[in-house]
Amino acid sequence: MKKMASKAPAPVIRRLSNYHHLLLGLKHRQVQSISSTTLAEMLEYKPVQVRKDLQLTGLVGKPRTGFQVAEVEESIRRFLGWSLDSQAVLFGAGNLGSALLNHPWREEYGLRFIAAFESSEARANILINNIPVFASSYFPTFAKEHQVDIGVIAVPAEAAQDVADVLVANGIRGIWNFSPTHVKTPLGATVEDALFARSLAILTRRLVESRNDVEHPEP
Amino acid sequence: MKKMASKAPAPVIRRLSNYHHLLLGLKHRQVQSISSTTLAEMLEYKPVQVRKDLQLTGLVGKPRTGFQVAEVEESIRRFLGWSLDSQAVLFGAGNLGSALLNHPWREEYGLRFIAAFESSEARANILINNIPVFASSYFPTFAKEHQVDIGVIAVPAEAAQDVADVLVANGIRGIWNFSPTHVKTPLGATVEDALFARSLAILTRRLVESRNDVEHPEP
DNA sequence: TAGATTGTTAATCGATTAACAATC
DNA sequence: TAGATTGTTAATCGATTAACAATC
Repeated sequence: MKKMASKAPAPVIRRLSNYHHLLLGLKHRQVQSISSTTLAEMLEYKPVQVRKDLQLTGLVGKPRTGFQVAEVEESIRRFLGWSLDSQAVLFGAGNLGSALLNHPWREEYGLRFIAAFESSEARANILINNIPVFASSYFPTFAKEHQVDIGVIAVPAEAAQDVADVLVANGIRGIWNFSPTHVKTPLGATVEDALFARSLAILTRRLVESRNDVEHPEP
Repeated sequence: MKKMASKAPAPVIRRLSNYHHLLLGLKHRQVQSISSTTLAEMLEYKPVQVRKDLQLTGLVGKPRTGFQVAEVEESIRRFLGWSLDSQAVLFGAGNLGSALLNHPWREEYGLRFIAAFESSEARANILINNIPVFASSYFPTFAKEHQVDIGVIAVPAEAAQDVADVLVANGIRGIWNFSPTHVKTPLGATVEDALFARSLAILTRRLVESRNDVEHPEP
């Protein structure tokens, strides 16, 4: 059996995106170098962890001085696939969809929406933030004529799986799903669920826990 | 030293929110019971994991028949703090903020936006989805007169920390942060970062990895 | 040089999974 | 009863952290 190149652990990837945002700010403020200790402090991580994380992207620091800000920023950006521009299409131009189209993804993540697709005739054939919104039925044709790296799902739960199927059927290999439902895809496609509920669940559960700590403190 | 009630692991909480959404659908379709095997299949988890997860909320199943859908749904909802209605305020009524105000959080998560706050005069003193948008300066007064459980941050990165400070200063203990910056708070407040970048990072990294697998397969 | 910071190795901690007895 | 499914215990796996030698 063929051994696959090992996948980077998800927790590390998530932290890398945090370092990246921070480093981008430092870079703009012309900061030259930074130590793992300082980075850790800003994000409330442990210094060792920062070093281990950065190591994964192939970076080496210098004892005494730390890491070169510009170097680290670029290395993480490349590692996360944010240095090559990728093209995305959106399905579902409702409230959330419009907000996504209006967001400046390109600057920081190299992501560019080239089109949106809507099942409701009323919302099709307009421009949002200069991005054309087409009728969904036009997608197969569009997909043949353009390089589409990522399909973003922002339709209601009921329609999410259908959209995912259409994306896969048209050769799209990356799916960013904002609908509250888990979508299934055949092997080969990559799906990432950006579920608000997940993050809300952590917040509300922590609040329950902290309430319990106050009311029934353990001896 | 006082021993704190142990926190539920974040991965479990995240999965619980997935079960919950699924179970809500089953409940509406009048499904009576479900086995860990079936649940696992629908979400692409392992059956043992499902049982372990559900156990944490205090649930017991029946051999042969599995779990009662309504029971599980309710138990998870209580565990996640979604059964008690909680009141939220939003800071930043831009694109994302408006989308958040228009979302039906209440049905599924028991979360209700009671007001929004805006620093830009132009966007203040209007209603969005029937929720009043006030000038930010009014918040301290508002907070004294209303029960505010959660503060949601949807302002630009530069303003995020200031908003977090204002929330904490006015006694808000739960913060849901949609700005791309990590915000710091004193102990006692709970912050959850709903960073789009995190989820995008996982997607784009996986795409890089799958590309590498194809191009440089290991023997 | 002395001292701060790095990278590495080993130990610890926590989460997932395998194996299986208990139950309806 | 036989068989499907549960809960539990132990083993495995993976991620974090501690300790420390190497380096500028």
